[in-house]
Amino acid sequence: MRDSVDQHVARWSAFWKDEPAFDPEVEGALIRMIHIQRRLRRDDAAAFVGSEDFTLQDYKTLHVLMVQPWPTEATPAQLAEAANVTRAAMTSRLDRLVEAGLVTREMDAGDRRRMIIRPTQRGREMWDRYVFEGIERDKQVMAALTRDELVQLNALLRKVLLSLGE
Amino acid sequence: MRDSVDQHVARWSAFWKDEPAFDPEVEGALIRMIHIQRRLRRDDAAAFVGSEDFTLQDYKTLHVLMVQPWPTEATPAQLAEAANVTRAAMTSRLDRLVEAGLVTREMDAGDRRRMIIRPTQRGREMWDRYVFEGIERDKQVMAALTRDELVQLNALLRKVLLSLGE
DNA sequence: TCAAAGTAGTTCACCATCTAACTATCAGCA
DNA sequence: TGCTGATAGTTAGATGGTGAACTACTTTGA
Repeated sequence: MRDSVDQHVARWSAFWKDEPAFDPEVEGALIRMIHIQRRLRRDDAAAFVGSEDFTLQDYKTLHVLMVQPWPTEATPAQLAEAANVTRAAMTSRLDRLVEAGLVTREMDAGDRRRMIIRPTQRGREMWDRYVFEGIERDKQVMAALTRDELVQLNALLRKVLLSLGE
Repeated sequence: MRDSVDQHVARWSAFWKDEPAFDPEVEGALIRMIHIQRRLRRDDAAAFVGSEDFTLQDYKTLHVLMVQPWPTEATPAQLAEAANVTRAAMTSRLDRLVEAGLVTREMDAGDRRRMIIRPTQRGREMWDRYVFEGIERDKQVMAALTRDELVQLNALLRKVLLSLGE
C-alpha cells in the first residue's frame, strides 16, 4: 500500500535518476516523520481553541516544568532548554503563568542570579486536566501499529538518535 | 543501548505506573521523532547563517515551488499548502522572492483572481546550489541505519500515515 | 441575466519568537 | 581583597507567523 509520500518521492527519484546522492528511503522516512508530527501539532492546537486564558503555549510550558526530574522545580534556563525556545521567550511565557497564578517565581537564596520556578496547586490541577487528553491523542496517532511494531520502531529511532550523539 | 528518551520515558512511566493510558512505546517513538527533526532543523539553519540575502525561508519557499508536480509552476495557495503556512504568510514570502528576481508572479489569464508563480533561471540555479547539501544533511542524519532498516522504518511510518488518512 | 455565494490573493493588527544588548551576581585568581 | 571573566535572567527591537477583514473576480442557480 502506497501513501502520498511514496508518490512525492517517486517523482523526485525520477527527476534525479542519475544523482546518486538522493535516497528515496531517507527522504521518505524524514518526510513521513514530518507529516506525523504535523498531524499531532494540529490535533494539539485543536484541543486548545477557544481556551482563551489557557493556551497551548501555556500548557507546554507548564508541562516541561511538571516533567522535570525532581521535585518539579526548575530554572527558566532549564525550562527554555526543555521547551526548545530561547531564555528570552521563556521569560515572557513565565510572565503569563505567574500572572495566571499557575507557577511561582522565587529567587534562589544560594545564587541570587537564579530564579526557581515551581507549579502552584492550581498549576498542577490545570496540567492534570489536560495531560491525559494529550496522551490519548498521542496514542490515537500511533494506533495503527501493533505492540511489536511499536517496539521495532523505537529500536530504529533509538539507533538513529544514539548515532547523533543526542 | 539506551538513549536519553528512554530515561525520560522511564521516569514518566514510574510516575504513572497505575495509569494505563500512558504508553512508553508511543511516547518514546513520538519524542524520538521530535528530536530527530529538531536536529535536522538545526543543521538546516546552520547552513544558512551568514547568507544574508538568501535565507532558509527563501530556500524553503523556492523548494516547494521546484518540487511541484508539473511544470514547476503553482499558485500562492498551493505553495502555502505545501509549505504549511497560511496564504497571508506566503504572500510576503513571495514578495521577497520576486524582489530578489528568483520567481515571477503573473496573473492567470483564464482566471484573473489567480496568480501563477514560476521560478526564474536565477531561481533554478539558486535552488540547485543548495538542494544537494540538504539531501546530504538528510543522509547524514539517517546514516546509522542500514538499507534494510531504512526500508523497515519506512514500512512502519507508512502504516501510521495511511491510518491517519493523510 | 443577474444577484448571491464562493474563491484567490492581499492587507492589517496582533502575537510569539529571535538576536543582541544590558543588569546583576558569582567564581577564580593574583 | 578586588579585578576579570563567566553566568542567569530580563529587556528592546526586528522578524515572520496568524486570523480576520477586504478587494476583485468567478460560479451558481432562480
